[in-house]
Amino acid sequence: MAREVADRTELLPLLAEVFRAHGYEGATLSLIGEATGLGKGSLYHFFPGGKQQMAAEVLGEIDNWFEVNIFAPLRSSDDPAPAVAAMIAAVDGYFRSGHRVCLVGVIALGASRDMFAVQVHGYFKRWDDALSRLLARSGVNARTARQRSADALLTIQGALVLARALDDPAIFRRALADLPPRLLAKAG
Amino acid sequence: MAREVADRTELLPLLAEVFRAHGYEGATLSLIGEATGLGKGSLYHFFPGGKQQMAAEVLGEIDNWFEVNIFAPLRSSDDPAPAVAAMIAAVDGYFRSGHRVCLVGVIALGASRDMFAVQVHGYFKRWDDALSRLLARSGVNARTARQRSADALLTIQGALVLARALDDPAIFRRALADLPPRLLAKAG
DNA sequence: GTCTATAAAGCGATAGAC
DNA sequence: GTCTATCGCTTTATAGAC
Repeated sequence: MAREVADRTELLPLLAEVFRAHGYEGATLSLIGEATGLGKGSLYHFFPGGKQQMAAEVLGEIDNWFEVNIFAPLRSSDDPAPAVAAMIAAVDGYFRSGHRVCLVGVIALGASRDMFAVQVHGYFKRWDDALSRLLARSGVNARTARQRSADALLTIQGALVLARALDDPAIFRRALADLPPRLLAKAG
Repeated sequence: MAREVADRTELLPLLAEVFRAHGYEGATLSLIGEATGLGKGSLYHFFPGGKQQMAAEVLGEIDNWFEVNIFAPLRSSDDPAPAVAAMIAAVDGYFRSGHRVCLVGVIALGASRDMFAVQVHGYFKRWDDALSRLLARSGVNARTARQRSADALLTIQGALVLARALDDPAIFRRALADLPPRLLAKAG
């Protein structure tokens, strides 16, 4: 019950973990209050829009992290091998090697998808664009580049699902390790 | 509000769609009542254990469908190419070519995972066992067979997530089409 | 900025008439 | 077997003291 945070900068990551663990529907204000050490009064002071605003800002921060740490580096690179390796390393770090789940994926599967459709769509679309264009710049034809990019994104999401379902994070690491050769293959 | 069903045989598929669309937490008895045309009294007559029993029986029926239509055929085949093709066709049909989501995956990602951990684990484990052993029987070494099987399962789950996130079911069909060559490749 | 108290609605579940 | 009414609790959200 002790006060854990001073401002929303420290608040959003705590909210993110609650949404990740319980989904949008399952993340109650009581759980959020426990995780932050804040009462409802304080929470509504920071987020007058309530739970929906909390989730929207959490998604915004996640989007921003990926933009800076993953999408932008992919866009500014012309050498696919190190760029893909850096992406994989960043993804592995972000998802704690399979111990952490993807909130965007969780929301995409749930009933709150419609509420956050724009953010969910944008997250995957910009990732897909950045990755497929990098591959295209390296000489892969556009259609193959698109296909390989979608394969990478869906592999990451599916590995998180399967790792959690079987309670075996190693599945995630193995899936990530498989990606670079598939993305960088000569034929295709 | 009209009565839609006569017994639980017709009831479970309706419940399944509600759980698929809203997740365990989001599937309220009101929604279930609307979908089935039944009042709470009738629902508790069929399922004295309430919502948890409803979800458990839905998972049981899903498990049974996959056991009969996918796992058993994989186990009883010694020719991997047609067996894999049949599995892909069955999966495509079951998930309505990407328009339908996987309830087991939805639950695996949510907070109700712990409640249904045994069913969730068993579903993926028996699929993985049946598929990897088929590949092993065809001459692929055990380790590679395991890896390819996990790749297939995670690709299906990830494709469902990405197809829903981008609102593009074609992603699912393309991902399925990619699987047979990857499962049946000679090298490895 | 944080709290408690509370409103209004919805939740899962139960009781009992028919 | 189905219904309505209702219980007890939790939910999101608000009001107002400090």
